This record gives sequence, C-alpha cells and structure tokens, in this order.
Amino acid sequence: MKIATYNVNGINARLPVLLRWLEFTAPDVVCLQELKTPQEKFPADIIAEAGYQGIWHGQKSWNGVAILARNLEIKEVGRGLPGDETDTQSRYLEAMVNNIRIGCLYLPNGNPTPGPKFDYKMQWFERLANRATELLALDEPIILTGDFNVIPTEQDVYRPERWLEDALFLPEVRQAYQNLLQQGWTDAIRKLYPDEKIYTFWDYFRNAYGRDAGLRIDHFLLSPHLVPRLTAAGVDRDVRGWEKSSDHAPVWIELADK
DNA sequence: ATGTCACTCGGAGAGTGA
Repeated sequence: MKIATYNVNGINARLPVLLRWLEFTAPDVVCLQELKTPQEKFPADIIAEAGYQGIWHGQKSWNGVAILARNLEIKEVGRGLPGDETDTQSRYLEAMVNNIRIGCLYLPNGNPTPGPKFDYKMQWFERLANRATELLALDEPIILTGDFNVIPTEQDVYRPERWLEDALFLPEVRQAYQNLLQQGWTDAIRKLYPDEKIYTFWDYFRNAYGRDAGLRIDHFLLSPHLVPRLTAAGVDRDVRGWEKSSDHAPVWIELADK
C-alpha cells in the first residue's frame, strides 16, 4: 500500500501536474494540502476520472486539505483539528482508509516571527500534540502526514544558519516536533534514511530547486503498529522540476499488508 | 530586503500569503 502527501499550492492551478503525477506513480492514498479553493470548486469530477475518490475541506484563497484514494473506501472521522471552536482555517482531515487512520494536516507557517501568526502556529501545534496523544491511546495503525512547516534538524535544510530566525526552524518549533516524536511517533523518512540529505520543498525564489537549496518539511509520522510494516519511502523530487510545479514535491511511503 | 508563485476582486494590477 502506497500512501503519498503533496502540498499542491493551489489544486486548480496544479491540476495538470497532479494528474500527471497520479498517473505516473499511482499511489493508493494521497493527502493534499494548500488546496486554495472553496469547497464547491474542488475539481472532484476530474480527479474521479483519474480513478480517485476523495474527501476535502476547502477554504477560499488559502489552506485546504484533502484525502484521495484509489479503489479504497474513505470514511471520514474528523474535520478540523479539535481544541478551538473559533479556528476557521481548513487544516486538518482525519479518515479511515484500509483499516488505517490517516490524519492529513497543514500546520501553519508561522512567519513572521514574533507575532500573531507565530502564536497561532504554536497554539495549533499544541492542539496537534493533544490530538496525537489521543490517537496513540487508540492503539491502532495511524499515520499523521502532511506539510508540518517544521525543519526538524540542521540535517534537513541546505544552510541552517540562514533559517535560525524563521518560524520553520526556531528552537521551540523544532522542540515541539521532537516532543511529538517522543510521544511514540516515528518519522518514516528518517527511520529508513537516517543519514541522507532529503528535501521536500524548494522555494520558488532564486532558482532554489536548481541549486538544491531545499528543506524537509513534509513528513510521515507512524504509530507503533505501522513501523514494522514500513517497507519503503521517498520523495518524487523530479516532480518539483516539472513545468508549473508546486514549490513542494510529493513524499510517499509503502506499507506491507498486515 | 530580496526573490516567485497563486489567490482575490474586478475587469488591471495591487494586496496578501507563503
């Protein structure tokens, strides 16, 4: 079973690239972030023609997350991250697919720092940690995946010294991510490739992709049940070089059948 | 600070976010 995550940076602007990538790699499940479209303008019909059913939580202009699957039932179990009834941003979807619980998330960017956007990021992170604790207590196979907007370590950025003041790399943000792992989650990419330089995002600015000036900010966190089933993982980094690409590349894992 | 995209409104291109 192949599961992917892809921050598309605009589902409608990215549709040709998304369809090309789906055909090329044919994942069983796909989590999308940054749809940047209202609920009613999600291109469900075209995606269905490509063989994928889905659930999505749209929002005008910004944010938005979706879970797609091919030949598998998707049962939605959560829409919006619990813990703040006043939070209107579409950043979290949770569903059961093939007996795995999947949380698709788009953690706030948090820049500029300091400021209200960074405060919102840290509050959202705390709510995510609370939900993650609840999920582990379920004692079932669970994946938390998406754009975490966190560079976990110096290994995950081309020039760490340039990112020290950034909301993706501040010590408290890195610590919050480590705290999440400490709960009992496994970072799938690092589990299989502890020492590799692996990036998932390259800025549109200054030919970042051409210079391989990247960041690793899209992650797969696995609950303990799934760790022994992890057989492969990777980044489809070539997709970042395609015409009209997102600034993120798709990331994927493969799980053995139970 | 810079750079480049995608979005909105409104019907061009500035403003916002990343």
